[in-house]
Amino acid sequence: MSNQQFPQPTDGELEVLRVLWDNGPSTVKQVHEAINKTKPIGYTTTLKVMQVMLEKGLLIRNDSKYRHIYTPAVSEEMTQGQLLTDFLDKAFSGSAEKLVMQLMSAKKLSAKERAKITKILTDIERK
Amino acid sequence: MSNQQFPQPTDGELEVLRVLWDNGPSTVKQVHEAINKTKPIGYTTTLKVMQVMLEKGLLIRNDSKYRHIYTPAVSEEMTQGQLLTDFLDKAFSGSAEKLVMQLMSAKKLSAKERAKITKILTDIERK
DNA sequence: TGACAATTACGATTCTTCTCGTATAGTTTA
DNA sequence: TAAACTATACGAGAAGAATCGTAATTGTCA
Repeated sequence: MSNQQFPQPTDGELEVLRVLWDNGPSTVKQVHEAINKTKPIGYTTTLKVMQVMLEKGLLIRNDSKYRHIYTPAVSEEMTQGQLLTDFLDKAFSGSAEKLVMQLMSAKKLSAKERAKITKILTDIERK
Repeated sequence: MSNQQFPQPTDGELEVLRVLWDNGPSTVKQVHEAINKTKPIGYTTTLKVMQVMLEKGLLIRNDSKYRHIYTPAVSEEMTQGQLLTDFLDKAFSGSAEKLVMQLMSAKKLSAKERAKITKILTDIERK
């Protein structure tokens, strides 16, 4: 529940984390196959990214010598929170209001999603 | 109100755009001074970034040979929308709900900001 | 156990961004 | 107008990310 003395993941690293968060601890092969469904990428590319992530401390792996099982060392929520704070600052000068406005506008959100989010917020207010 | 055949700005480029959006068309010197208030950076660094942005089509400048005046070629809203869509996808697998939850949680938002945003949303719903 | 397959380690390349130094060109003024 | 100043152009290095090829290691099974 608490961590984050970790470097922020790059886009490529985030894709790996996504797979591990969604599917649970996995081998390189499994991660690679998952990512490969979306975009063509070499096996050793995925492997390399994961090895670098291991060095950075973003991933943990078991101590076998073959078919390592990798696990995220960072939680999805913490990571997203970190990324969001950073993004909010960079892209919206820290104005959450503007961000939400932008999010609700255009076709980015369906009426259904919009309603759902509004409900979440009013619920929070009523807490 | 419409554009965006443009590449997404990098972090450094976004800082330049921020200044131009906030202060209006400016010279390199003016942009540099604005950015320099926040972080130390060489003059020619700012110049170079702006020259690259010109090539990319992110900026426009007048045709004088000296003291060029630069203007953003992209609107703040369009750019933010683009960045947000991209970020939402990368960091939250496209789930706006999760993003909003994350935004409201923790200390990222004050009660005041939260209330303000909630109001915006309920207003939209009532439209 | 020896060949073949699967997996990992490693190094190299390319790309992009950020950074700046230096040279050139335009402007101002003494 | 020549010196001093201001601004631009250009090239290049450093750092990090993404990509992959190849060699080495480990496992499998006939």
